[in-house]
Amino acid sequence: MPRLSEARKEWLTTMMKETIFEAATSVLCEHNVNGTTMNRVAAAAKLSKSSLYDYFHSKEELLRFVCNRITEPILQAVEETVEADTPAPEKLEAVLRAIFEQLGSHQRVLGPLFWDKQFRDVMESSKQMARTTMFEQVAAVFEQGVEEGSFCRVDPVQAARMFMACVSELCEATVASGNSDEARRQAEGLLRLFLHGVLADSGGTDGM
Amino acid sequence: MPRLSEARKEWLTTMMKETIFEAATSVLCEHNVNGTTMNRVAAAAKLSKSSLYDYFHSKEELLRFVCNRITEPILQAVEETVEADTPAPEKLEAVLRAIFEQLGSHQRVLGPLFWDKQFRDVMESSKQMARTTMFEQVAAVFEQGVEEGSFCRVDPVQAARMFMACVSELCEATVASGNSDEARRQAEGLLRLFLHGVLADSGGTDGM
Amino acid sequence: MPRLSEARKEWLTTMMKETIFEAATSVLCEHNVNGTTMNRVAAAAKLSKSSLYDYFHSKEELLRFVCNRITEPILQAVEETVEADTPAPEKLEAVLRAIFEQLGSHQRVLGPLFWDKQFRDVMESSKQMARTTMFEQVAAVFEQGVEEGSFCRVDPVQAARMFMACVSELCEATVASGNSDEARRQAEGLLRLFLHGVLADSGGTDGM
Amino acid sequence: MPRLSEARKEWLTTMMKETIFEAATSVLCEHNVNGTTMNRVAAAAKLSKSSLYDYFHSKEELLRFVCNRITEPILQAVEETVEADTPAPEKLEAVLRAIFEQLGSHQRVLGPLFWDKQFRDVMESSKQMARTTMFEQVAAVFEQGVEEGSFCRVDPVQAARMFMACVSELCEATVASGNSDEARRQAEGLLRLFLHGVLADSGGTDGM
DNA sequence: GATGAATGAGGATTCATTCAT
DNA sequence: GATGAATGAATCCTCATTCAT
Repeated sequence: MPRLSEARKEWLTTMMKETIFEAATSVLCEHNVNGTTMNRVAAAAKLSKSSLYDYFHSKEELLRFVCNRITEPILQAVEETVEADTPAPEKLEAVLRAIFEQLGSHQRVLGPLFWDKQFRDVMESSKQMARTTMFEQVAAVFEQGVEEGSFCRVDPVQAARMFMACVSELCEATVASGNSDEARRQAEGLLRLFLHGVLADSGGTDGM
Repeated sequence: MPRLSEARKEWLTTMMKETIFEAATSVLCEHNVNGTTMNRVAAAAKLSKSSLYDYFHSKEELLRFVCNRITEPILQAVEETVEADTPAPEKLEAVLRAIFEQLGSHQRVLGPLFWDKQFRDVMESSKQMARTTMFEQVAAVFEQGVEEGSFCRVDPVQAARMFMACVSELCEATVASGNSDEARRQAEGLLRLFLHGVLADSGGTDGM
Repeated sequence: MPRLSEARKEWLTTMMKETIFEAATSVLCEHNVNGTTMNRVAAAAKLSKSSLYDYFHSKEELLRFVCNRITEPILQAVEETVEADTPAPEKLEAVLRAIFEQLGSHQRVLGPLFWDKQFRDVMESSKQMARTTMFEQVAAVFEQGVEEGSFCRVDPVQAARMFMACVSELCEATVASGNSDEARRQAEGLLRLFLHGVLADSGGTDGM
Repeated sequence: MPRLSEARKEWLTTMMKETIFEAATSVLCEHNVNGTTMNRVAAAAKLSKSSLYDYFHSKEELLRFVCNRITEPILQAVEETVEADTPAPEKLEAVLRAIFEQLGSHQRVLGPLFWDKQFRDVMESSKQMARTTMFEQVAAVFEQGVEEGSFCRVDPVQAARMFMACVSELCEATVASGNSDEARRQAEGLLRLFLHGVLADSGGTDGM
């Protein structure tokens, strides 16, 4: 039964990578990108440094993996949402929901992941740069909104940039509180702010 | 003449610190927070590493100084603005203007300065955390807006957080373009977005 | 049938060692002695590293085996040649021919094998030092030459040492060119040089 | 007196480099090129690893320095010898003498220095490759000999290669014995061998 | 008062070797 | 009997920091 055995091997490798992923994210949260040393990750994964290198051939590879692992489901959910045939305001809400649903326990990592220049370079160099893709998706939503007339004539790129900045900030913040109800409430607040602004007479229902 | 001599010494020290500050910010821009080594700073300041330590007893102290040096004028300008007796929406605009005016050539540093966890820790640990103070100021503006009825009932803290996130993002972005007209335009866009939202019928004048 | 089974096992082991030998020499050629890692050898032999250790208990043992495997046939051929009942000059030529004939595709390994101190230590420590043996054989030829009067009174040990140094150098050189005709030509040159020297009036036929 | 001070600094640095050079060569002798770790060199120089890096920015730089330090005087002496207006046979002797005189206590290093593939790469990459230059010089001597008719028509390149191989071997050998009289005797033997060959009737005076 | 020299701790990475399955 | 997984020790190199001059 070599078949089974092989499958098992692969499964074990996958499991280990998962374990390492968890370890890495936890280290990432505590020590930021540059503080995330292979030593610390190995220790957190209860592995020797050398064993860590059996699963990831370099620090860069590990970081890339972590980035993709977190980013992929979010990106996919966002893409699906954006492709849907709905008006822009609804899309924006859906995108926000998709992001927070997929984020799960990884909010804490998203901050550095998106904003640490060094980490961004890693990503860019591997051309997988989730940040860019996500920006584009969100920018597309704003563009659609402007085109269909549901949004006023904002610069889609700038709007997307700020939207993502807020999302990132919100992630860190809600994670700090650890309260997911709070998180939902804040996401709603963000949406309302982006749709209606803060002015009293701007049509926004109060309550953010 | 010990008096004079002492004064002179203090003056020289201040000048040197200024020189080091310039060096540090330029290194900070080029190499990000973690790439900012004492070696590089010393070289940029045309000083020996040891002399650098005569002015700042540790890297942390140096970073703190840099942070304060950049932050203080901004904070002060913001505080003055906030203390003024004007309605919240105007205050928000004034705050934004104050920030960008004071930033000058330091935008590039502000990003990491505010968002790099490591750097933030440095700040927090010294309890001078400009970020916090600034947040508080901005949050106060939102609170006033809610109280005086010019803003709808947003959570001032959350709103402040997002406002600052956008400001930070905007800094990085405008610095990247290096175009200060563009910067002004984008600041206006940000303000409009925060006041009116993106919805077409929310009263916002188009054009962000 | 334990007998047969055992014989079979031995046979298989021998075959495997042969495979590993091929792998090792090819790695040795490409990466030099210190670049020859167990990992690379295992990969080249299409074996797991652990299995490699089933056949050779250590890297040293493996290197020793490789050394012997290459050296033995050469040594044997040289010994036969030396034992023959011919005058020394003819013997020297025969020795040279024997070496290059037996070398086959292993020239590239012979260089490091003989000259890399690390490798030599391995050999010496196992007291199998082919180098020594070969030297002795060649030295014996020079000794015979001196005794029978066909050679002038050279120091046989020194002459042998230089002869072998030249042989080794020649191996590397001819392998570099990859041209076996050239190799033969150069071997002849070497022989002529050792027999007649380079002086015009020393009786050497021109043309090396 | 900053002048003096600066000169003194430079002098000290030079002295330290010299010390490190001694340490490095001694390690090189004992452990071969790949066994020459920065750790060992630092220990041998009674320096911390980090201090070692203050003088040489990388292992490669250190090795290059060592190589040049040993090679330069030899090369220069050889070059001078070769440029002289003397017949080739005398030149060959002079070259040999120059090499051994300049070698001093560095014979032991010359072997790996010339023959270790890895080390050779270091040299080649820095285009200072003493080996090549020396070869060329020696080859030039053989060429001259052939042209002026004092040598028979040997291939100058091959002859030079073998000459150098013998020189290298001789270095290691004489160093092992530690006897410099012996060294001279052996150098003479080498010269005689190259000039007259080993054949009894080739005009060589006996006695190598 | 300024500085060159020195260093310990730690970073990424590799390698020979062992052991449970 | 073969192998994947694991590891300790070692390698090159960097950095914040100290100290004698």
